[in-house]
Amino acid sequence: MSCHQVLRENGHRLTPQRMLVIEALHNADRHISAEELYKQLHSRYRYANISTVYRTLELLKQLNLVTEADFGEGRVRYHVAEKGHHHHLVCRSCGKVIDLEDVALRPLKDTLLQKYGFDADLRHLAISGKCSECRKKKRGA
Amino acid sequence: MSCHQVLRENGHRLTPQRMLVIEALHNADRHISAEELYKQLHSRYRYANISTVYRTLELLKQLNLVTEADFGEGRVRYHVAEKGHHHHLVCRSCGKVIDLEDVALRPLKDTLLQKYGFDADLRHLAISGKCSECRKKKRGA
DNA sequence: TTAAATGCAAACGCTTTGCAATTGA
DNA sequence: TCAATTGCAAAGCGTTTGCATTTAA
Repeated sequence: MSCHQVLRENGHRLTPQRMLVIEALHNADRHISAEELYKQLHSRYRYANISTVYRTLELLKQLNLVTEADFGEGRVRYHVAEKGHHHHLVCRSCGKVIDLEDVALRPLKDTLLQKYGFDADLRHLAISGKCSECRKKKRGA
Repeated sequence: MSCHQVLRENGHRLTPQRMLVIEALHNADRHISAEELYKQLHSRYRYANISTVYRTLELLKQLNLVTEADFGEGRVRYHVAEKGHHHHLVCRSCGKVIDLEDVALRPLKDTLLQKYGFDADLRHLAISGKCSECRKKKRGA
C-alpha cells in the first residue's frame, strides 16, 4: 500500500508539499534528515517551509510510514518504513556507516526476550565504535 | 585514581564548582543530565551557572572520567566512567529502564569484530522496546 | 602574579507552535 | 464551502560561546 493511499484512507489531504516530501524520502538511498528533505523540497518549490517538512514527517511517523533513526548527530534521520529495517555500525573516527545484516542481531533479540521478557525494537539500531581501517591506522600510528 | 587527582595531574584547577559537579556525578544512582547536575549545584551554590556544568562535563569527558549516554530523550546523560559500564533496556510504553548484564552483549560484540572487523563500543548502550509488563497489558487490552 | 576558570548574556542548531491566509476535497 | 494545511515568524529547548571578572595555584 502506497503512502498516498494511507494518507487518503486516514482522511489526510494529498498536498503537493506532502507528495514532494514522500518522493524525496523514497528516492533517498540512505536515512535522510529534515534539513536535507527541506533542501530538496525547496529546490522544487521556492516557498517550501521547514515547518511543513517537520509536520509531514510527524504525520508519516504516526501512520507508521516512516521511522526515525538516531545516529548520535544531534538530529534525527528518517527512512521509509516499507524499505525495511537497517542496522548500522557508525565509525567514531571516520564517520563511515557500515550496514549490518539483520541476522547479526537475531541472537541478541532472542536473548533479551528470553532472559528479560523484553521485546527489543532493533529497527534502525546504530552502534558506534571503530571500523577495521581506523583500527589499523591507530595501530600503525 | 580519583577524579581530583586526574584533574590535577593534567594541569586543571580544582575549583569548588568542579568538585561539586564531580560529587553530584558520584552520588547519582543513575545516568544524570546536565540540567539535573546544575540543579544540585545551584542548590548548594546560588551563583552556579549551567555553562560551568557543561564546561566541566566536557573536560571530564576528555579526561575519560565520565561517559555520555543517549537514551533518545533529546538530551544526553552522564555517568562516572569508573562506575563501570551499563546497558539499558528502555521501555517505550512506561519509560522503565532495565539494567542489562554485560554478558548479554558479549556475543554481539564478538560477532561484529569477527564478521565486520568493527570494534563496537557498547558502553551505555540503550535499547528501546517494550517491557514484559507493558506487553502483558497490551495483550489484555 | 597570571593563566585558567567562572558568570553572564547572547547566540547557536534543531524543532515546535500560534495564527492568519490558503487550499484540497 | 470549510476544516485541514500551509507559510511565516517567533519561541522553545538543550547546548555553546564571547568577554569581562574572578580565582586557584
